[in-house]
Amino acid sequence: MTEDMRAEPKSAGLDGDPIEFAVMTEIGIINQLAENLFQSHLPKGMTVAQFSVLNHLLRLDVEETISELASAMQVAQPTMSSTVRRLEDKGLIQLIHDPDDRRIRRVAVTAAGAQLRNNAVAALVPVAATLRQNIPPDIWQVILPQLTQIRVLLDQSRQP
Amino acid sequence: MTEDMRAEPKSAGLDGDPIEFAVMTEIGIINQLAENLFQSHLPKGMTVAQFSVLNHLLRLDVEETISELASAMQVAQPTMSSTVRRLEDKGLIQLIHDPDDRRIRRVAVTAAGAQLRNNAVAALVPVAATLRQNIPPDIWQVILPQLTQIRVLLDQSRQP
DNA sequence: ATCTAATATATAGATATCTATGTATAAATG
DNA sequence: CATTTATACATAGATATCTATATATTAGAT
Repeated sequence: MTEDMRAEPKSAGLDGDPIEFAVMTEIGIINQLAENLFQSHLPKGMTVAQFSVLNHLLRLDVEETISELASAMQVAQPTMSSTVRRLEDKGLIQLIHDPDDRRIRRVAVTAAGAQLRNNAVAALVPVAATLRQNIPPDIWQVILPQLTQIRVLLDQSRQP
Repeated sequence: MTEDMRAEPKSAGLDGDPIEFAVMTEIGIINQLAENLFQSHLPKGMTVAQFSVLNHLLRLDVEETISELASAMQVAQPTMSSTVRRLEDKGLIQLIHDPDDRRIRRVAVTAAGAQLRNNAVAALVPVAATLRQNIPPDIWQVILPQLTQIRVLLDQSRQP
């Protein structure tokens, strides 16, 4: 399954395509490999999407609505509704009705959710270490603002 | 839906996390935005995954097995089986049995598939142009080999 | 030659994702 | 105040993705 180092995929396998496509193809493959790698180090049943929600809320120490979470993660609202429901089913978050606006439910991480996230972060530390050791540190520093620039551009060219 | 320029997501919103995680988060968001953007310019019913298969086979002018395609796209074999089946349902590819090994079926693009792919490429050209115009060209040249380096590392640290 | 191991693909079940649409509530407008 | 518009969320239906497993076929090993 890893023995397919044939002729082309040396640079994402899109030699004849515009370089922008090649970058996007490479990003797509990295995203898949990284998600699989991260997932394999997360607790049983916990997905990257679910972990990201817990991590976001706990890191910023906030409670947010489903729509706010969807915007923060750049996913559609029904996608976040689904992820939040699964977290709720496991008792990792609670949905708190807003007393002033009954349309709104805010996502609050439970103690169980906080503990599980902390365990997950600890399990991911060696993964980050491996990445850090095998890629020159400058690369990470240089590539992040470039990616941010591309992300902002893509975000702007969305149709609202 | 785009008006969420609050405090944090200036650099993928992972300030407290290792920079490797921040890069991966940014890549995840770019991947989603790019897939949505590309998809919105593809013919009705055609997905990025399906287009990628057609494009791969036609660009290299080859026929490949499902497993070979899965390796090339870095997805699991059942994933590729599913994508190939949908392309077959639309008459865009044909599955050709190998006369010497009856386990194998090779994916061959039909004339309809080739035409549809060419139309899709044409529709994507202005998308690439927009990206090229809004990001300094050096960035694309610089970022691609860096991404490749990361992708190769991630590919190596897969558990087979 | 038979029995076992490896390979190619398919099937099942789960989550994430999208678009399109429905429902309830709140705000704005006349 | 009644009607309309906007907002927050849920539901439905579709594709992509994974892991785990089953089936069929080929290759290898006694």
